[in-house]
Amino acid sequence: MNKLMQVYELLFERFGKQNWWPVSSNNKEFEVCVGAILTQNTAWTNVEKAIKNLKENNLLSKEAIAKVNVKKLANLIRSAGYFNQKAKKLKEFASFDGEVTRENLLNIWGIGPETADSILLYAYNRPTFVIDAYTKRIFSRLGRGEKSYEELQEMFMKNLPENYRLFNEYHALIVRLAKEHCRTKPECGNCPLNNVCQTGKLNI
DNA sequence: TACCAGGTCCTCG
DNA sequence: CGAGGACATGGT
Repeated sequence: MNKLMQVYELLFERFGKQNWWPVSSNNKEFEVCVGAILTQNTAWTNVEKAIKNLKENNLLSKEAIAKVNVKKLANLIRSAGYFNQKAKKLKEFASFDGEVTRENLLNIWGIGPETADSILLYAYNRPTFVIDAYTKRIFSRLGRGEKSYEELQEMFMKNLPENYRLFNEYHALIVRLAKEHCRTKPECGNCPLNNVCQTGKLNI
Protein backbone atom coordinates (compact mmCIF):
# COMPACT_ATOMS: atom_id res chain seq x y z
CA MET A 1 0.00 0.00 0.00
CA ASN A 2 1.37 3.43 -0.88
CA LYS A 3 2.05 6.16 1.65
CA LEU A 4 -0.97 8.29 0.88
CA MET A 5 -3.22 5.27 1.30
CA GLN A 6 -1.48 4.49 4.61
CA VAL A 7 -2.32 7.97 5.85
CA TYR A 8 -5.91 7.54 4.70
CA GLU A 9 -6.25 4.22 6.49
CA LEU A 10 -4.83 5.66 9.71
CA LEU A 11 -7.26 8.57 9.60
CA PHE A 12 -10.24 6.39 8.75
CA GLU A 13 -9.43 3.93 11.52
CA ARG A 14 -9.40 6.73 14.02
CA PHE A 15 -12.23 8.96 12.83
CA GLY A 16 -14.49 6.77 10.68
CA LYS A 17 -16.83 8.05 8.01
CA GLN A 18 -17.32 11.83 8.02
CA ASN A 19 -20.52 12.21 5.99
CA TRP A 20 -19.59 15.29 3.98
CA TRP A 21 -21.10 17.35 2.38
CA PRO A 22 -23.22 18.24 5.42
CA VAL A 23 -26.38 19.27 3.59
CA SER A 24 -29.52 17.44 2.69
CA SER A 25 -32.27 18.57 0.37
CA ASN A 26 -33.87 17.84 -2.95
CA ASN A 27 -31.69 20.56 -4.44
CA LYS A 28 -28.37 19.11 -3.34
CA GLU A 29 -26.20 20.15 -6.25
CA PHE A 30 -26.92 23.82 -6.03
CA GLU A 31 -26.91 23.87 -2.26
CA VAL A 32 -23.46 22.30 -2.18
CA CYS A 33 -22.20 24.93 -4.61
CA VAL A 34 -23.58 27.71 -2.43
CA GLY A 35 -21.93 26.14 0.60
CA ALA A 36 -18.62 25.85 -1.21
CA ILE A 37 -18.65 29.56 -2.01
CA LEU A 38 -19.88 30.72 1.39
CA THR A 39 -17.31 28.68 3.30
CA GLN A 40 -14.33 30.37 1.69
CA ASN A 41 -12.00 31.14 4.59
CA THR A 42 -14.93 30.86 6.96
CA ALA A 43 -16.07 28.46 9.67
CA TRP A 44 -18.84 26.12 8.54
CA THR A 45 -21.04 27.03 11.53
CA ASN A 46 -21.27 30.58 10.18
CA VAL A 47 -22.17 29.24 6.75
CA GLU A 48 -25.00 27.11 8.14
CA LYS A 49 -26.79 30.18 9.44
CA ALA A 50 -26.51 31.88 6.07
CA ILE A 51 -27.86 28.82 4.25
CA LYS A 52 -30.74 28.65 6.71
CA ASN A 53 -31.61 32.27 5.92
CA LEU A 54 -31.49 31.61 2.21
CA LYS A 55 -33.72 28.57 2.60
CA GLU A 56 -36.26 30.50 4.67
CA ASN A 57 -36.42 33.14 1.95
CA ASN A 58 -36.75 30.64 -0.88
CA LEU A 59 -33.40 31.75 -2.23
CA LEU A 60 -31.65 28.40 -2.40
CA SER A 61 -32.09 27.94 -6.12
CA LYS A 62 -30.12 29.10 -9.13
CA GLU A 63 -33.08 31.02 -10.57
CA ALA A 64 -33.91 32.82 -7.34
CA ILE A 65 -30.34 33.92 -6.63
CA ALA A 66 -29.86 35.09 -10.19
CA LYS A 67 -32.88 37.34 -9.75
CA VAL A 68 -32.62 38.64 -6.19
CA ASN A 69 -31.29 42.08 -5.29
CA VAL A 70 -27.62 41.79 -4.40
CA LYS A 71 -28.00 43.92 -1.26
CA LYS A 72 -30.81 41.76 0.05
CA LEU A 73 -28.69 38.69 -0.67
CA ALA A 74 -25.69 40.18 1.13
CA ASN A 75 -27.78 40.90 4.18
CA LEU A 76 -29.07 37.34 4.37
CA ILE A 77 -25.60 35.82 4.20
CA ARG A 78 -24.03 38.31 6.62
CA SER A 79 -23.05 35.60 9.08
CA ALA A 80 -20.75 33.96 6.54
CA GLY A 81 -18.45 36.98 6.45
CA TYR A 82 -17.18 38.87 3.38
CA PHE A 83 -20.88 39.17 2.63
CA ASN A 84 -20.65 41.83 -0.07
CA GLN A 85 -18.10 39.86 -2.04
CA LYS A 86 -19.87 36.56 -1.48
CA ALA A 87 -23.25 37.97 -2.56
CA LYS A 88 -21.63 38.98 -5.82
CA LYS A 89 -19.95 35.58 -6.12
CA LEU A 90 -23.26 33.77 -5.63
CA LYS A 91 -24.90 35.86 -8.31
CA GLU A 92 -22.03 35.30 -10.71
CA PHE A 93 -22.29 31.57 -10.13
CA ALA A 94 -26.09 31.54 -10.42
CA SER A 95 -25.94 33.26 -13.79
CA PHE A 96 -23.43 30.75 -15.18
CA ASP A 97 -25.01 28.58 -17.83
CA GLY A 98 -22.13 26.64 -19.36
CA GLU A 99 -21.00 23.07 -18.99
CA VAL A 100 -19.65 22.24 -15.52
CA THR A 101 -15.95 21.76 -16.11
CA ARG A 102 -13.01 22.86 -13.97
CA GLU A 103 -11.91 25.35 -16.59
CA ASN A 104 -15.37 26.90 -16.91
CA LEU A 105 -15.78 27.12 -13.15
CA LEU A 106 -12.42 28.86 -12.81
CA ASN A 107 -13.55 31.47 -15.29
CA ILE A 108 -16.39 32.50 -13.00
CA TRP A 109 -15.48 35.50 -10.84
CA GLY A 110 -15.17 34.35 -7.23
CA ILE A 111 -14.40 30.72 -7.91
CA GLY A 112 -10.79 29.71 -7.41
CA PRO A 113 -9.16 26.27 -7.50
CA GLU A 114 -10.41 25.03 -4.15
CA THR A 115 -14.01 26.11 -4.67
CA ALA A 116 -14.01 24.70 -8.20
CA ASP A 117 -12.68 21.36 -6.99
CA SER A 118 -15.11 21.28 -4.06
CA ILE A 119 -18.00 21.84 -6.44
CA LEU A 120 -16.78 19.17 -8.84
CA LEU A 121 -16.18 16.63 -6.08
CA TYR A 122 -18.98 17.25 -3.62
CA ALA A 123 -21.77 18.42 -5.92
CA TYR A 124 -21.01 16.41 -9.06
CA ASN A 125 -19.09 13.37 -7.79
CA ARG A 126 -16.16 14.06 -10.09
CA PRO A 127 -12.89 12.53 -8.87
CA THR A 128 -10.99 15.76 -8.21
CA PHE A 129 -8.86 16.07 -5.09
CA VAL A 130 -9.58 19.20 -3.04
CA ILE A 131 -6.59 21.01 -1.54
CA ASP A 132 -7.14 23.48 1.26
CA ALA A 133 -5.12 25.27 3.92
CA TYR A 134 -5.41 22.21 6.15
CA THR A 135 -4.07 19.88 3.48
CA LYS A 136 -1.14 22.20 2.91
CA ARG A 137 -0.39 22.43 6.60
CA ILE A 138 -0.64 18.70 7.33
CA PHE A 139 1.37 17.55 4.36
CA SER A 140 4.04 20.18 4.80
CA ARG A 141 4.50 18.80 8.31
CA LEU A 142 4.48 15.20 7.11
CA GLY A 143 6.98 15.99 4.41
CA ARG A 144 9.26 18.88 3.93
CA GLY A 145 8.02 22.36 3.24
CA GLU A 146 5.15 23.97 1.42
CA LYS A 147 3.94 22.82 -1.95
CA SER A 148 1.70 24.73 -4.34
CA TYR A 149 -1.96 23.85 -4.87
CA GLU A 150 -1.22 22.22 -8.20
CA GLU A 151 1.78 20.27 -6.91
CA LEU A 152 -0.13 18.88 -3.96
CA GLN A 153 -3.16 17.99 -6.04
CA GLU A 154 -0.97 16.16 -8.52
CA MET A 155 0.66 14.21 -5.71
CA PHE A 156 -2.70 12.90 -4.54
CA MET A 157 -4.15 12.22 -7.94
CA LYS A 158 -1.12 10.35 -9.25
CA ASN A 159 -0.87 8.14 -6.20
CA LEU A 160 -4.48 7.31 -5.40
CA PRO A 161 -7.10 5.33 -7.32
CA GLU A 162 -9.39 7.71 -9.18
CA ASN A 163 -12.43 7.29 -6.96
CA TYR A 164 -14.66 10.18 -5.94
CA ARG A 165 -15.83 8.42 -2.77
CA LEU A 166 -12.22 8.05 -1.63
CA PHE A 167 -11.36 11.68 -2.49
CA ASN A 168 -14.50 12.88 -0.72
CA GLU A 169 -13.76 10.97 2.46
CA TYR A 170 -10.04 11.69 2.43
CA HIS A 171 -10.49 15.43 2.28
CA ALA A 172 -13.06 15.34 5.07
CA LEU A 173 -10.68 13.29 7.22
CA ILE A 174 -7.91 15.81 6.57
CA VAL A 175 -10.14 18.58 7.88
CA ARG A 176 -10.98 16.50 10.93
CA LEU A 177 -7.32 15.86 11.69
CA ALA A 178 -6.45 19.53 11.25
CA LYS A 179 -9.14 20.59 13.68
CA GLU A 180 -8.36 18.04 16.35
CA HIS A 181 -4.59 17.62 16.15
CA CYS A 182 -2.73 19.30 13.32
CA ARG A 183 -3.82 22.79 14.34
CA THR A 184 -1.92 26.02 13.85
CA LYS A 185 -0.36 25.11 17.16
CA PRO A 186 -0.09 21.33 16.78
CA GLU A 187 -1.32 18.96 19.46
CA CYS A 188 0.62 15.84 18.60
CA GLY A 189 -0.26 13.78 21.65
CA ASN A 190 -2.58 10.98 20.55
CA CYS A 191 -2.44 12.05 16.89
CA PRO A 192 -3.32 9.10 14.61
CA LEU A 193 -0.35 9.97 12.40
CA ASN A 194 2.17 9.99 15.24
CA ASN A 195 3.95 6.92 13.95
CA VAL A 196 4.47 8.25 10.47
CA CYS A 197 4.97 11.97 11.11
CA GLN A 198 8.46 13.33 11.64
CA THR A 199 9.93 9.87 11.56
CA GLY A 200 11.00 9.78 7.96
CA LYS A 201 8.69 6.86 7.28
CA LEU A 202 6.50 8.86 4.98
CA ASN A 203 8.87 11.21 3.21
CA ILE A 204 6.09 12.85 1.23
C1' DT B 1 -8.05 40.66 23.42
C1' DA B 2 -6.25 38.49 19.57
C1' DC B 3 -6.37 34.81 16.56
C1' DC B 4 -8.45 31.69 13.51
C1' DA B 5 -11.79 29.77 10.15
C1' DG B 6 -12.94 24.08 4.60
C1' DG B 7 -10.10 31.48 -0.24
C1' DT B 8 -10.16 34.73 -3.95
C1' DC B 9 -9.19 38.92 -6.21
C1' DC B 10 -6.31 42.84 -7.13
C1' DT B 11 -2.05 45.31 -7.29
C1' DC B 12 2.75 45.71 -7.54
C1' DG B 13 7.54 44.35 -8.32
C1' DC C 1 4.68 34.27 -11.10
C1' DG C 2 4.58 35.44 -5.63
C1' DA C 3 3.98 38.31 -1.96
C1' DG C 4 0.96 41.42 0.42
C1' DG C 5 -3.43 43.60 1.45
C1' DA C 6 -8.58 43.73 1.45
C1' DC C 7 -12.62 41.49 2.40
C1' DA C 8 -15.96 40.50 7.59
C1' DT C 9 -18.57 37.58 10.93
C1' DG C 10 -18.60 34.56 14.99
C1' DG C 11 -16.36 31.32 18.29
C1' DT C 12 -12.75 30.47 21.78
